[in-house]
Amino acid sequence: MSLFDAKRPRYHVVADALSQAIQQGRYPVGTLLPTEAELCAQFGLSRQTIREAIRLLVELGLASRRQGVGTRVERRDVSQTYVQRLEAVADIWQYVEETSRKVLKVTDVPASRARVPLPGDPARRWRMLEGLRFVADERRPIAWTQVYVAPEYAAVTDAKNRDRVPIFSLIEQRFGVKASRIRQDISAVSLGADVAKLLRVPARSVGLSVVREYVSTQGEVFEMTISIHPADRYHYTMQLDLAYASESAFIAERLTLPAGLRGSSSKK
Amino acid sequence: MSLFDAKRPRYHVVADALSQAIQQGRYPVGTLLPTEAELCAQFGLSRQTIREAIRLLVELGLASRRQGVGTRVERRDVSQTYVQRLEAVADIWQYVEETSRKVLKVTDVPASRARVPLPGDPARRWRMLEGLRFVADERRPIAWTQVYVAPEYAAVTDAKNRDRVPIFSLIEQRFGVKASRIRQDISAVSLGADVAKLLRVPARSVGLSVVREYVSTQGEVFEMTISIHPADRYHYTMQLDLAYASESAFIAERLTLPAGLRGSSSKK
DNA sequence: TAGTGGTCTAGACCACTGG
DNA sequence: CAGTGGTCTAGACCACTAA
Repeated sequence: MSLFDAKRPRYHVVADALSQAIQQGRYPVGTLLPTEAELCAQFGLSRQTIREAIRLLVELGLASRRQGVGTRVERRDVSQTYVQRLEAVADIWQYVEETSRKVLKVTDVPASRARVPLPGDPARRWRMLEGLRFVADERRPIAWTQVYVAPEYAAVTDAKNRDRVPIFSLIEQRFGVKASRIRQDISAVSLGADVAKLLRVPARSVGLSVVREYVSTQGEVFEMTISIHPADRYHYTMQLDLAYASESAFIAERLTLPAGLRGSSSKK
Repeated sequence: MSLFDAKRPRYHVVADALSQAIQQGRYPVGTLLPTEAELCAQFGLSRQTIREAIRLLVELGLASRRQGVGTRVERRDVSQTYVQRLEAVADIWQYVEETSRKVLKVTDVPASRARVPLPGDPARRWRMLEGLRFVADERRPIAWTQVYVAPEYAAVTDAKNRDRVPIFSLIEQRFGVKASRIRQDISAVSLGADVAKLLRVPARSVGLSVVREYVSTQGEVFEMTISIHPADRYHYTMQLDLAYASESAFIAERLTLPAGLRGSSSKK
């Protein structure tokens, strides 16, 4: 006559009990769960079993552990999370590799004169590469792009294989600065005469603009890019998969921006 | 005089050794790693320690375990993955809750006459809701939308709170059918006269089109939506985070380094 | 059936945190 | 310093898979 029937692992039962207790407010967010020793006593189970249960809670993002302190309740509900996976190799690189780039211009421009909102001192001069992107066979470009590189890393734009490897990836190779976050802003635009001409479409026709911001682990924006595509030659597709439990470990950090909604309000 | 120095947990050392062996092709993808018992013998460690090491490999996506079979090598390299997280509650709901919807029309239309490419029999009649979306205060709508619901679930469109909760969420509540995948297609469009008028913008002005496809766990598309936004009132922003940013990162990083097993201590 | 990984126990010592 | 979680051992039995 025990809590545990034969079928389910005991640590599942324990994890269930704990998460329900959390859900019901018995262990409010920010407080500590009972210690492992206490839980062992309460449930009459060995420490490893209890630890396995807590591990599940941590994976679900409900709790976190700190040595010497305890197990902290992090949230009350398990939120369902959809994830888009972008494998650096498979997607970004593929894009670069399946297309060719023609660089039209390389200059240094002050942040204030850039086409995208570069952070920091407006007088700071960023290295700017302007170019076009083609897919094989097609004569008309699929994108007009500008890449802005922070001055410290401007040297990478001299690399020989600059056209075949993403710039942010060159920066990582050479300076060890890694993009830990990429922000993307997608909007529809009306093409100006200059860009339209390069893309070989009528002026004021419709285009899709994608602005990317590469943020280092230190929170510093070290590269920004803008791509403008003719509407009829480019769609942006993505797939969001319902996350499974083992990946929910990463839930801890919350998105700062609601990904669905953005009025024309500004970015920082 | 052992493989194990005092500093690192032994299961980290084991995981490191195994992942390097995989990287070097000693255990090709698709083959099985040595059994836990064999690894215990090889490293002279207890089974739990070995299991903890394998757990790391699994978390990194390098291996998978199957009871009764063994531990299979799944990939050779740790791929860096960027993920976008969309918390169903926090983001999609927020979008719905912060905006209000006005339904203009509810009809049943055959797939062939829909504005989006509905799968299956072209004669199948889907429930279609057409409407506008507003943000508080703003008089002009931020979106014109059409929602197509597969006939089996059309009943949910009668729900009272239909305007406050996403349709796909109602379907889950009522029929237990869950969206395991959401595909999105974003493109720039030129607004037709009809939509432009409803959005209160000039005809042929620029808009952003977002088509969403909700796929159930059975792979069936049960809902599709199209939203068209005035270009100046809507941007689509998203944030991609580098996965494995937490504990596993440290193992993942070591994988890229060449052979020498011990030596440098990496700490951030 | 033999062998795999999955679960579980009852110990032990260590590293870290806070008072 | 006492108490926490982190690591580790040497056993044990079970559920599953393939031959």
